[in-house]
Amino acid sequence: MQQTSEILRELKIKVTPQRLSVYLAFNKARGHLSADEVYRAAQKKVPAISLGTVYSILENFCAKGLLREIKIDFNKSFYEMKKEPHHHFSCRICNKIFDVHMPVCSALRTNTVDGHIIDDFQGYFYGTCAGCLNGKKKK
Amino acid sequence: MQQTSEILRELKIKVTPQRLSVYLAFNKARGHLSADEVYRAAQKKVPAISLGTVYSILENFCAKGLLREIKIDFNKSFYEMKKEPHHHFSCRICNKIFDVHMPVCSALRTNTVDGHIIDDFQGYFYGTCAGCLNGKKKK
DNA sequence: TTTATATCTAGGAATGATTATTATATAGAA
DNA sequence: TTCTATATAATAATCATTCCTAGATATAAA
Ligand SMILES: [Mn+2]
Ligand SMILES: [Mn+2]
Ligand SMILES: [Zn+2]
Ligand SMILES: [Zn+2]
Repeated sequence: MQQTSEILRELKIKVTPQRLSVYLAFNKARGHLSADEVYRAAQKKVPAISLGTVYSILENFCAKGLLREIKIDFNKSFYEMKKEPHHHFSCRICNKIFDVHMPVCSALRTNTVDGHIIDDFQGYFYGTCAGCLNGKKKK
Repeated sequence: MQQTSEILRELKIKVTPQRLSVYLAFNKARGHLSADEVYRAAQKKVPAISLGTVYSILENFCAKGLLREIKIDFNKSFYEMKKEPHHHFSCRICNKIFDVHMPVCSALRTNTVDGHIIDDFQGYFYGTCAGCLNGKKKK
């Protein structure tokens, strides 16, 4: 898509088919994707794309502020389109990740604490998700 | 130490020299230790201890509520003696981890959100620590 | 349009923290 | 002291992520 190229160019990101396919994967999924999930989605547009390239693109997009890395899962990273700051919830049963609809309290938006300068904050909740509470099967 | 054995027994943790050495490593260091740091500290008391055993003990201590796992660093876990809930700060320059002396706001202590049941919360800040701001050398 | 070049990519190897396996040792109960 | 469930040591396996490099290509300049 032409407009997607524009978005990347505005961020000084060199436009390549691989990068477009990664961007579109997030645009379509709208959730939290692992590197492997991005890889599989991108392959539909660019079959020859390599996983190493996906990692490289994810790193680049995060550096440019397009994506945000989430380390709530103890085994691997997830990525999402950067939007308003919000916390995340990880279900110990089904391992799904949810956005938490709770205002991020102002104290967390401070940019300094104990003399340290803060440039990012991540809030992670762990427990049992609503779906699993209702007896739904493990994914 | 006899009293350390008592603490473990009360938690139904079988007392072994390896477990005592791991417990004492945290008792002495009082900070946030990686598995490898625990391993090296424990070796001073039990030279033949294996890294696998350290991981096994860390998992056991966490399950019994003695330790808490911290995944603020993107590469490896850290562990600390469980105490009052608090946030953590990770310096992008020196990679040190600091406790954050800021009250954990009450909204974060809720035990349910969006229909999910919460049993744990982790708050991670990232940025530049006070020491690095003052021009101290990278560790 | 052609050219130049800085950057990107594919493929494969390497890394490193963590987990799994299994034979042996042992803490704690009887 | 004997018994047995559990812990340990040593080692191999896992697996997400990073590193490496030769060749490809997007973009800016000519
Ligand atoms: Mn999110
Ligand atoms: Mn702490
Ligand atoms: Zn769930
Ligand atoms: Zn620092």
